[in-house]
Amino acid sequence: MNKAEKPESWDPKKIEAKWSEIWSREGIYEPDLNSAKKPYYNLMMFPYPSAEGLHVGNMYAFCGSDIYGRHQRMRGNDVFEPIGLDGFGIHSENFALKIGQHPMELSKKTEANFYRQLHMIGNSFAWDEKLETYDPSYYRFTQLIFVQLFKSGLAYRGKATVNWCPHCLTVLADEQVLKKSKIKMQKSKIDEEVEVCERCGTEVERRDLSQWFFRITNYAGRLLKNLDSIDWSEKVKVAQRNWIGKSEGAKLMFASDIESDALIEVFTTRPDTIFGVTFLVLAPEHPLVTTIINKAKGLLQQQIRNFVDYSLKKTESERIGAKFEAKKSVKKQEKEGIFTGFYATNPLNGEEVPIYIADYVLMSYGTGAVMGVPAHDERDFEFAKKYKLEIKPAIVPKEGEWDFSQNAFTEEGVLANSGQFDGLTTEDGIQSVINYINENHLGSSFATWHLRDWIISRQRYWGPPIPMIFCEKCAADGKSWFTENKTQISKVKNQNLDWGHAGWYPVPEEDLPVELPYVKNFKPTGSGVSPLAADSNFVNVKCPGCGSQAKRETDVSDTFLDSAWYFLRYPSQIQNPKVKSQKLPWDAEITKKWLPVDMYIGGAEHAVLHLLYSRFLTMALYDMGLVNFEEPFTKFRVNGLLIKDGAKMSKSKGNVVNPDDYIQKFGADTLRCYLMFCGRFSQGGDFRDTGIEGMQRFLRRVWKLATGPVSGNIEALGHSLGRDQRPVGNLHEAHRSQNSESTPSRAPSLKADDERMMHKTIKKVTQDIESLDYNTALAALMEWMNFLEAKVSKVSQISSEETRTLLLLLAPFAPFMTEELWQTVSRGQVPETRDEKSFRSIHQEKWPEFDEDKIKSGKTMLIVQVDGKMREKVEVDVGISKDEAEDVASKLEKVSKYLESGKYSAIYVPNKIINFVTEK
RNA sequence: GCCGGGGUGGUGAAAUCGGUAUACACGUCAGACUUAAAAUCUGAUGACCGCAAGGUCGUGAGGGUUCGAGUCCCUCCCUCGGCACCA
Repeated sequence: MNKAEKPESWDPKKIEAKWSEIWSREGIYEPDLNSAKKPYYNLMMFPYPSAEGLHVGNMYAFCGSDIYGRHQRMRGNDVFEPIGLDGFGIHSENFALKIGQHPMELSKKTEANFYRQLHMIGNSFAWDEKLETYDPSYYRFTQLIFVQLFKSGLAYRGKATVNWCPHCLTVLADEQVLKKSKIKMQKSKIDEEVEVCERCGTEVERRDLSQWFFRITNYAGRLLKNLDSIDWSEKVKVAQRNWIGKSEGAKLMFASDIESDALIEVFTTRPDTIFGVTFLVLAPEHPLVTTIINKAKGLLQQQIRNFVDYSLKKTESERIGAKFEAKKSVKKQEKEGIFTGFYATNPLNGEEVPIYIADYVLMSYGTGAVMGVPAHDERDFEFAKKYKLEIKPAIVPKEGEWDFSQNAFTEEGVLANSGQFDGLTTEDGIQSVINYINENHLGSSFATWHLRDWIISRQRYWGPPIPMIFCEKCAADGKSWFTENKTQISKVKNQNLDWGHAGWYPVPEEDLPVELPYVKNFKPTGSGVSPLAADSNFVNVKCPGCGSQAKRETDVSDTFLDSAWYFLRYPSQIQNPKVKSQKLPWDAEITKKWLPVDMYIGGAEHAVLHLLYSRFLTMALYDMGLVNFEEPFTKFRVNGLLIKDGAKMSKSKGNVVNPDDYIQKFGADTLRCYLMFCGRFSQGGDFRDTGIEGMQRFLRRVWKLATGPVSGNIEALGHSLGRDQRPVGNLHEAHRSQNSESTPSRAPSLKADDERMMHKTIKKVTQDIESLDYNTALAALMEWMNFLEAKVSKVSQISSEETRTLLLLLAPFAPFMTEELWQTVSRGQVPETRDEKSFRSIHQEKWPEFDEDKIKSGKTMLIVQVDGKMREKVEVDVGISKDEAEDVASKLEKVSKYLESGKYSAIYVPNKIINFVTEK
């Protein structure tokens, strides 16, 4: 090549626009959903569009997911990487309120902006299947799923003390309430924790309200158990395990003298301590408390009543009033209680113990009653000290002494003072006591859970209306959908119908969707009902059961229901000609082919929200026979958090990176690569402006190397055939022949060093992409680049195989630039029209293979140590023996001086290290 | 309190099984090119001692195991996240 001939310079803007268009025209990212041979569903959590536009954090996660998907595509899979918007919900609505626009109009704008940005980042999205959760053709099915859950007994209406956000003016599910430390005191280390709304950060309140719930608790066991067999980031599995919160133990029945048949059920995880019980405690809300008050006499009756009133009020006021008392730890509330005058009988030894009512026992956990074992439980100990109750050891340490008057002994030990069980270890003791109570019908083994049912109602506007109708007349007659559909009842578990369903009917499926009407005043009311309640046209409806005047449910469903099933919808989107029937949101055949999702990537903040809800819903659909798998995401990986200059990005700090500016300035390829280079994908990274310039330098060098006069690639790739006669689209052929002996003569053959470097890089990049270690994959590519440039400066040429491999390995990271180089430099012109079936993108090419033998061949650096300290390095042939290595190494100048005494031995790690150990 | 990440140069970060600590990049310094600057290229860059050859120290702290420890064990500290009057 003539040195005077200048290669075209790299113009990211130009080529990125060009290739976006060609890729879309050629449909290279649209797999054949009906007949793909190797379907691979690669998904990233879809974004909720905010008006500020796509956050660089979204882009970070999306790029990470896309690189993985592009790699899978080049490995020969039919990769499906859909995209959509989670645009319904409080977040979008709150923003609409803030700027005074109607969410129906605002969503159109944010949608356009988001899709524009998502187009620019160069992901291999399958745009034809995009979806938006606020589209009636989508939420029609969100509602249908609600109806299905209702009919299966998994949706019910219940009254409960629920979380209420005074800012969003709606109830929230337990998962959507976060603990936040309000005041941090450096020295005392006491954090004041408050519960806040996941969306807006406002401290939540409690209200007693009737709401729609999903029975996620029915699935607690399976949600927990399946975690062992799914390939998910450990972090998320741990968070889910914690949240599900299984606690295993036993339920024990204590007879009492309150009433002849009043058995008090207690839950304990330590049945082995049963002989240490010295009292019983009931929660103030416990059902037996009413009986106790009724039966108590005189002054005691009044005292108990006062105490119960006081402690019920106290919990309320504590939650609301204690927030400014910085010094007070939440944990160390003084325990208060009162003796009831009644006694219970220990079922194992027949001892009578006093019954107390105390505020430290929670009705919402276990059975609302505990056995007091002060010798082995810190809380019971504290309570016993205060009320001067007996402390009776039932477990002793395996070794040493324990002063039971000072502290509770909560560790495992050996049973003592426990009759027939004396001498057993804690572990055996638990089992033996459980066996005993089982045999004698005194109780049973039992597990209790932290997980609560999912509150699905939201008293808001911007969501899918809950498709339910309430009929006063049917309610009065005791009629409901269930009484009218008796066959269904037999399929539903009894306890699932154990609620006041009289009067409730789902909207008939043919009437779905219940469209969200345009309501001018969409502001939340705060009165416990949605703004929809003000729209009488919407509310009034005929009862599907009796035909008389009835009312619609006016609450909308939780946003997390929209996102709990979207992955099921993508492959079966309406664009697909095979989906004729739209009775179900998904086509059975297509779903069988593409689901579950092969690889799912997203943020850890959804560990117990979206990721738990999706699992629950998939299991429920599986049980209904609507899908044939019970776990939605075979493999899931969390992406880390991207920060900026060491600090979390936030609007208040003004350090939010807008990807648009960077794409404008550097192009998407540079930004993509830089984001991935910031740190390990699973751990996040630190975005710095100076760093991105370094990445641009690297890509420019790649461009230069590939277009430069020194890489003998033009001929090697078949350009010598001449453009006219070269069969279009046979690059693959050229590639293959390149690997065989028919290497064109102009291309220099690779020396062992060159080959080792190339194969080493292929191996490293391949493995690192698989484990999502994109930063080190890029580092390996840079190292190889440095090597290739050094080679160019020496021999003025690199082989076309090297250029090509470099482009292929870089393709997932920098899709635009590598495509441009591949097509224009290596291959020639791009077909201009769709008719030409010949177009083949670099992203459809085969991923390079590495040859382990070529990595291992040749010479290696042997590290020579004396007494564990590195003293010298020496180049040796791979595979030399210990004796040879010892011989070579011991003669080295920097080594021999330490070995003059002749008294030493050597440890040899083949091909790596020889360590001489001298005698002292 | 319990459970999980993490703590490595001036900075972002690397380091299969226990085997060269700091790859790769940023920054800085020096040099080349230039009237000059930018860009680009070349070189140096953990700390300390030394003219040098070379040496000593060094992965949050302190112990231990080992020929050899960022990596394993023990006792702590800090930090981020999850759970928590959970019986």
